[in-house]
Amino acid sequence: MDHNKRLARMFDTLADALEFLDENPFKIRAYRKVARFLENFPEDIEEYYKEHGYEGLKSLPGVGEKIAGKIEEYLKRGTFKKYEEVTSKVPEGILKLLEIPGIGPKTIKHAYDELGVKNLDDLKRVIEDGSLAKLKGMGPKKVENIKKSIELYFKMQDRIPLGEIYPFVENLKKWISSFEHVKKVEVCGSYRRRKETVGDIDILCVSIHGHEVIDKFVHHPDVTRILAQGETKGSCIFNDRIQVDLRVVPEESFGAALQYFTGSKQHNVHLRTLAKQMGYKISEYGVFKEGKKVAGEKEEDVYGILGLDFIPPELREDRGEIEKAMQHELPHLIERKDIKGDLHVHSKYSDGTATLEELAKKALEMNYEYIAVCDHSQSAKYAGGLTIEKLKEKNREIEKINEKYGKQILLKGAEVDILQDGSLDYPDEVLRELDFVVASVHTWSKYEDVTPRILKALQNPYVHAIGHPTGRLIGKREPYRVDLERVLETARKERKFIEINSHYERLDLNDIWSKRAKELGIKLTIGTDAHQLGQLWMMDLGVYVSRRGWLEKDDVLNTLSLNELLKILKQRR
DNA sequence: GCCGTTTTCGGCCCGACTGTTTTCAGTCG
Repeated sequence: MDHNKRLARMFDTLADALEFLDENPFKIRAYRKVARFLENFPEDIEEYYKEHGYEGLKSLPGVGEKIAGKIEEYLKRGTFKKYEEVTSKVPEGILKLLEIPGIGPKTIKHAYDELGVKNLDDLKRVIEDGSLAKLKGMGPKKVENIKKSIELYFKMQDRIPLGEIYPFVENLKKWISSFEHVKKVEVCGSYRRRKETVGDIDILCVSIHGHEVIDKFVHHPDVTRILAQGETKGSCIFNDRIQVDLRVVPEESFGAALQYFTGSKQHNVHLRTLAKQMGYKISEYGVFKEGKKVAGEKEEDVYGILGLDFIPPELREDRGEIEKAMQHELPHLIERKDIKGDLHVHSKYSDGTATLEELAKKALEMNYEYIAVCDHSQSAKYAGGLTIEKLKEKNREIEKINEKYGKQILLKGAEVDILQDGSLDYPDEVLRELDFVVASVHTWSKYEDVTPRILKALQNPYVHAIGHPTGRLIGKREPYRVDLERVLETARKERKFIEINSHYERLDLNDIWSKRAKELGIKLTIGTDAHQLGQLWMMDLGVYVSRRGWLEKDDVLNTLSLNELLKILKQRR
């Protein structure tokens, strides 16, 4: 874990502990705010501190004298006094309990003071022996809910990758749209913002028969637990796995509700604060001035009335989008229809399942101008990597297919391994014959810093791009050790491209680093890393990452037509 | 603890649902 993440965790834990100790909630919020900021900060905080010092820290949003001091102290001695002081006052097990949604600090404090509950086992014990239910303000139902919250927490610990939940959500949306009394349906929340993982699903619909709609919703056959059921909101767990909330609103406030429930939370807090300064009040029912409703039916108007341009959902993370919308300087985000082809697809030659012929056909079906078939190289034994002979055979087949279709629909490519010493898995004279070369690290040891390997690969004249630059698998595998800032710096100098691998488990680069790459003037490629025809749709996910990374059409290589692409690929050698 | 074309002090987003409280506290998003 890097410094930014570790510090963010520490501030979060500090906030949890202070909540338990019943401290000033605004102070707690200040710590949470800086934790969120650190998570999203693309620079290494240590590097930043070395360059800009204490004053630099203080200039960061949400960082004042005290927090700057704490960060400085952490960088010098690996921890800070306030953190040690406060967390030592709270039993270890309590901090764990605070992480469970559905049980808040007040309840835990109560159980701690009255029953001596210090950890999960204690809590389970007082639930079973009935002593928790006897406390003031508690009752059988509350205790039952706490019990279920604990069970659920361990079942649903992980957020679900967006690409994994996509089909389920789209089907659910269709089902709700089919209800008799439902007019509009839109999925909100992190799903609409296309975050790489979703924790739960928020759906919004228009109806004047809230009770019936919610009742039907919570009785979906896949619902395994109902958390709440009212006139305007229903909340349930599907398949013991994912929480889905459905909210019913009247048509005249649909836009305001859509804005509100899309989030993110930080974006909305920022927006509401701004509105308040201008004399407006925003709620999920509309925008109000002096008690009179002035907007609400259309989402655009919520922004418009404050003088802001419409902010696409993918940008709503409070990373400067509100300021840009105010200055009418939002980027014109890339769209799915701008994509002219896929630059990272595997075929049957290595570990994919599709034949070249099938890929060519599918490309035409998808209105692509090209697909770069990038199979693994010879060292990648586990993935059926191609020997030089086999690669040449494959290249000949591609030529034949292209001839048959009368256009260069398939590009000769390779995903060439970056070996232990940073050399490549094919000699230059082989790479030279290829239209598109993406170089990737596939094997590394836990403690190895792979940065030198990647920097060396970037210096090879025949490499076009670096594939899945961090090697992470969402929720499954941490990234390898790599200094991305140096990788990007070198890529810029060598005029190379960096891949946004849009396989649903990878999304690598992620949104934050894609934005950073753009700032450095680097073009990105989007490749699905599809191993089957049925995975080529994941291009959608790559476009979502790009949009979240503020990318415009010109920032992405595969928005170019075939001729433009081939020209630039040759130039960059 | 942060922050300021209203403010260096006094604010800090707003509302729904649940359960046990007969008027509201806790939790969530």
